[in-house]
Amino acid sequence: MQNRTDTTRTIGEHGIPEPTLRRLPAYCQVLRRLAGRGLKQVSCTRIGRELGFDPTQVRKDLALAGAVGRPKVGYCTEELYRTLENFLGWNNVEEAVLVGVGHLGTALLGYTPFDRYGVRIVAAFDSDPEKLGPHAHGVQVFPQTRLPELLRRMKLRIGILTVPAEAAQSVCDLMTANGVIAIWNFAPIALSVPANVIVQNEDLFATLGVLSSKLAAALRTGS
Amino acid sequence: MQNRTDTTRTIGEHGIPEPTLRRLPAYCQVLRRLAGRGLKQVSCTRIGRELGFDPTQVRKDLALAGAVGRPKVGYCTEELYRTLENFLGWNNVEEAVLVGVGHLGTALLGYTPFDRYGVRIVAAFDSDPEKLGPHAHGVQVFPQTRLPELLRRMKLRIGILTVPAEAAQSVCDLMTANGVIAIWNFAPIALSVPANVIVQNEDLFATLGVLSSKLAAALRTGS
DNA sequence: TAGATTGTTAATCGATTAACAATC
DNA sequence: TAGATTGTTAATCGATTAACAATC
Repeated sequence: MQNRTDTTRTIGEHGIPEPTLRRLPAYCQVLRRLAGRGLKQVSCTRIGRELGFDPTQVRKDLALAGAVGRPKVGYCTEELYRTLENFLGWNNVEEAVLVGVGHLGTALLGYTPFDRYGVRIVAAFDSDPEKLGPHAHGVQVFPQTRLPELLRRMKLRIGILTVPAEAAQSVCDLMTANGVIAIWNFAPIALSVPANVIVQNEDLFATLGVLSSKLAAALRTGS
Repeated sequence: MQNRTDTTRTIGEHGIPEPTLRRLPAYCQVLRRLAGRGLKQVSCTRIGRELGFDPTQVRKDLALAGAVGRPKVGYCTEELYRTLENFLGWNNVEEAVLVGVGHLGTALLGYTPFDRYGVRIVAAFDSDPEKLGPHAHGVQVFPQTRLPELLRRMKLRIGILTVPAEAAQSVCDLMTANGVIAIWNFAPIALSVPANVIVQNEDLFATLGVLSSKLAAALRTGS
């Protein structure tokens, strides 16, 4: 576990360390790029160089995801890509709802290439009547009261939470009570969920925090 | 170091572990929320409960950021918030450029509350003539050829890189050659930069990777 | 064959967690 | 005073890195 709560020890526990899981998407992107350039075979050294990772780490990560290579030759680029994509579940797109059409929610709704990453947002919800109606890319924003009904009817299993921290737990409860089993949570708060529900917290400003604290430190000492 | 390259060992090395730096923004958000509710004093236990962190970890993180509390009493909420904000450099807003107005760049441009996090995007650049002109929130999109000139004139020190991986290194070089000393890189590629430049790589889909791989695993075994 | 690479086990490193004295 | 909390040192845990045999 990287940080935040993980009430989710039971399910999804294939024993693979979370840092590894977090690196897999980067490998996918590199592989897609290299495959596009016509590279048939690829080594861990090469992948590592592209991303600045240690080659041994790359090899271990790939092994954990079930990839098999051949000594001296490396991995078949295409096959490796498909193995990872399949492992991530990105080969078939899951439909998702987004709740909370504020700044962040709007940004996410505007970001179309999600379906490359296994997710398609098919409906959005907000408690503010001003926000209702058709939104970017044809996604409709519904009143939040209709959330349970639509979740059930469309059998949606992924929920994206972009509401303020105060509202997060209650919306989360509504989601899990109506069939959602995976929540991508952007609220800076620990959600409590039933044991079989997967919660991933997104620390949107974590990286920005590192960048700006380093910059602040550099400015203090340096110039 | 969490992952990716870090050619930046020299500067910004105040010895504070990166995981700690990544958690500071979450503390800020919680503190703002609690202060808003009128809470004058706050303990590590309380902060930890909100975020699902271990109290000892919270205490250690706060100490590293220079916060001082009082036994039995805890920390003064307001003071603690200001200490962290100051440590992160979020009390004075740095102006920044964004290069690459694609899906992601657009989403970031549309996200106004950045100035709360120490950054204000004041200009954007793209190599595609179609993208030029006024953009969301009054930010102008300039042709990429004007990047060096504007960087120098406005003395900008933060660059946000949202171009495709292939273009990332050359744009990065252009930035560092014209005064940028901190780069927030969204391209899945290792940038090489002069020793005094800070690079932070954002793995936008890392969390989504964890979520979907866990979901895929759950669906395989479960239902 | 020689060199490069995989796969895997062992060693190192660092972060998290536990323990506990000091304090209000 | 008793209980809660900070601050800090020690123990644990886990991830990264190094080493090396096996392989093509």
